[in-house]
Amino acid sequence: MKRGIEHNTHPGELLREDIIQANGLTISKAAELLGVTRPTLSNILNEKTSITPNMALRIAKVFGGHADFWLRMQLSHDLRKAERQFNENPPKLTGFEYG
Amino acid sequence: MKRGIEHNTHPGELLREDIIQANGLTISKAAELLGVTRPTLSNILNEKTSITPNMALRIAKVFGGHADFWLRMQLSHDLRKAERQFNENPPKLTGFEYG
DNA sequence: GATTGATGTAATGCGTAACTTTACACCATA
DNA sequence: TATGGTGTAAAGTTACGCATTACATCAATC
Repeated sequence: MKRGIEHNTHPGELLREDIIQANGLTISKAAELLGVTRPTLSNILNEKTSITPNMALRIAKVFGGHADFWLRMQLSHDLRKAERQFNENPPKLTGFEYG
Repeated sequence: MKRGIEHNTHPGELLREDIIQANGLTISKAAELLGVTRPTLSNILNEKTSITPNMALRIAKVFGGHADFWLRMQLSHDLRKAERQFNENPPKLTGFEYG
């Protein structure tokens, strides 16, 4: 059962398609507008790095929308990644007994 | 106008009151259950450090609930912090013109 | 009053990650 | 062939989470 935002598309992909491409911008131009370098934006678009709070604010400032949206989307990916690592190398946790 | 989760209490405070205190645990004991050191948990409870995805998974595993919850709460704080820094030292961003 | 347990916190070291700068390679197109 | 857009790699900076160790405080108990 899915709750909340459950895209399987990563934030970078959405940023590329729905913002940059949809507005007829090049990545170079978008990076300039966002005030970051081209490699920095490129890495985000190709999911090499994450959308940070600062970057989310830049996106919202330049293109509109809520910084929240991008951060929640990134969060979803971060959590999934952490879950994989958690399961690959599970810490020995003694479950707490309630009551 | 507030949207979504808008606690003014930070995640550490909630963790302390609703999980640790509510279950009659000491911080030392809770840290042991979570598999982290006491300073690490103490720093989170006193908002010196953040709840990471890994930590959120530990909390959910040991005490139940959704890791999501803690991460969204932390996200809210991270965003607020970034907004303050953004306003203190605003990057010169040329707003993009739509249409 | 002294001891013990719980807590906050500071210092150090380690690992990781984002970002800039610079540079290189590939590709399409003019 | 030259140009512009793109991906990406290396090196340096900065920041942060975490463990380890250590120290100080405070309350409760002996």
